[in-house]
Amino acid sequence: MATFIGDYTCKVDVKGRIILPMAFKKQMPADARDHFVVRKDIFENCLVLYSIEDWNRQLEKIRARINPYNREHNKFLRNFFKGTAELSLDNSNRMLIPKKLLDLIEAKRDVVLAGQDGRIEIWAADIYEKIGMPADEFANLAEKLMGGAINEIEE
Amino acid sequence: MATFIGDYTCKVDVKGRIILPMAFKKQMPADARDHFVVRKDIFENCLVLYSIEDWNRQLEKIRARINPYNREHNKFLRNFFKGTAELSLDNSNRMLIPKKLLDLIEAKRDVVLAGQDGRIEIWAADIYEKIGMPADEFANLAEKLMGGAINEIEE
DNA sequence: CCACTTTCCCCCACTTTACGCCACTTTTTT
DNA sequence: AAAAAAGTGGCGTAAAGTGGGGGAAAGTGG
Repeated sequence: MATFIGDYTCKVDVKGRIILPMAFKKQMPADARDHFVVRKDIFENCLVLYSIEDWNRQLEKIRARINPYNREHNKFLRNFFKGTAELSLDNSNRMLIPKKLLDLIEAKRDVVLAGQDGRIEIWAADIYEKIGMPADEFANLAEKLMGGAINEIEE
Repeated sequence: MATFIGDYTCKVDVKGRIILPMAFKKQMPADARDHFVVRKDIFENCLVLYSIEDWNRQLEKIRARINPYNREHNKFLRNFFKGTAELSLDNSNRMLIPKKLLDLIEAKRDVVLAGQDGRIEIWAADIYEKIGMPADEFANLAEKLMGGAINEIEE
């Protein structure tokens, strides 16, 4: 499984294509470097780009917990898939992002592709500059989620 | 099994035919690309298009839980099969949707074919634009169904 | 049951649109 | 300075859309 590290400012061209930074491509296994799924993030005003591997992993998790014959689960599934798109890199290493997804995150020209473990977030560049938490708030959250004695973590 | 990703606006022609977007066809195994079952969705005002593979899988699930000699089960079965139709793609990659199913979902000219895991939903385009949950409501539902600490998920 | 009529569906041809390919330029990295 | 990466833009074809014709299927009546 890929791990994406780093954030990169990129341009959206007039046809809605973005070049995938080579650094990200190099962080992927050789046989799975040009196939992605993109969708709107659940919590934030950005897109999430999944490698097809990670997408399939997310899908397995969802299939394990979601029953389409349950009304509420059905609704979750529909909203999860709404506005997804499957992407491939072209020979110039670009991917064509559906205009309606770019519009959803108010991206016009400059975007940031931000690695986040197994996925890449795509932000309008101006919005990305504003998103950080205050340092002390993040420190508290980090301790809450990851703090505790080392044995607790490895259990 | 196919996984359908992406949503596409398509036209219904005067004979009730819809072109299956090539992206969906490419998401299917080569030997099962032109055979579908369509029926009205259980919960929402849309149609569901099953690949024949996925239809058979749903049928197995149903056979495992539904006993036609039980009156209530019998009623479920009759309603589940009511208004189903088997479809094939023609040489122009179109499928003929029964007019009464198009009428059921108030589809006239513009429809959306929305991939959702193993199935494709067909919506009147104007209705599809209105179905999304507000972002925070969907975030809450996602957290409710898929959230929790990491150990809960992996259990 | 069969012949005839009507309807509808599949095939095919043509047009329009959009997307992938490719070449070239500029910028960044080595 | 050279190589690699990012950016730009035009062309050709795949895909989507449109529409008509002929024959298969459905319907009707004797």
